[in-house]
Amino acid sequence: MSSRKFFHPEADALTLHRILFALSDPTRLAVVRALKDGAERSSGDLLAESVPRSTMTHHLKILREAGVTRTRPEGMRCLISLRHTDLEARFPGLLDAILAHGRSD
Amino acid sequence: MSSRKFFHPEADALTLHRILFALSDPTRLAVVRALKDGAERSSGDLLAESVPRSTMTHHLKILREAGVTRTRPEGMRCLISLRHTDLEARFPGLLDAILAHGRSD
DNA sequence: TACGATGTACGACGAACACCGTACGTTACC
DNA sequence: GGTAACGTACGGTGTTCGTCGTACATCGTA
Repeated sequence: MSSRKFFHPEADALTLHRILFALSDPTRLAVVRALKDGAERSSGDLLAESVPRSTMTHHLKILREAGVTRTRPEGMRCLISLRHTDLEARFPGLLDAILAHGRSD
Repeated sequence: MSSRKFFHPEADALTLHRILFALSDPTRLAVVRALKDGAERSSGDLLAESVPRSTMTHHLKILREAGVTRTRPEGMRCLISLRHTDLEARFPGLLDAILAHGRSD
């Protein structure tokens, strides 16, 4: 799996409506919140909720292909992080505004 | 039509993922941009793009039920405006961050 | 009342999505 | 090499969405 190449859109190619769609799901929003601090987390770490692995993979793919997250193979697992810099450059303040609050999925 | 009662969610009931979903479509994003200045516009005014009436009604319903816009009957037409105050109170900076840029749908 | 204008409601269609189980490919460790 | 852990890829099902045409309801005006 780790040798697999993940598709990541270029920073210039990010579109607003795709990003907003990626963030329009409670599960994916929870993932982004868990990555808010800038740390990298594995898919397993993000599985806190009662979500099957394959479902989580699906959500992570949508986040990745929208340009919200970056997936990096590291040994046996995949480390996922927010593309905070790219997002900030393209849509300043957007991510912070979305993650500023606590609840209200 | 004007005597019809439109459902508008309470300001407290707005959920982030529903708002983001409402904004995750290029047509709806264009509508919100057209309302950015705070003015009220009719559904017909928003029909600038080559979109059938019924399709526009559908999009306006999604925006309204997500709490992004408010629809007010006014004589023969419906006036639509952004719920800027409610949105700002619940998710500060969100709308501005989304509308800050120009392009990139 | 009859008419045109505005916008909604309803139904239909294809496409995309959410969800999950299962099978497969990698990696680490024995 | 064999095995277990981790995560993806694939296939299937049911649901929702985006789109549009058509029919209907409301308002203003003649």
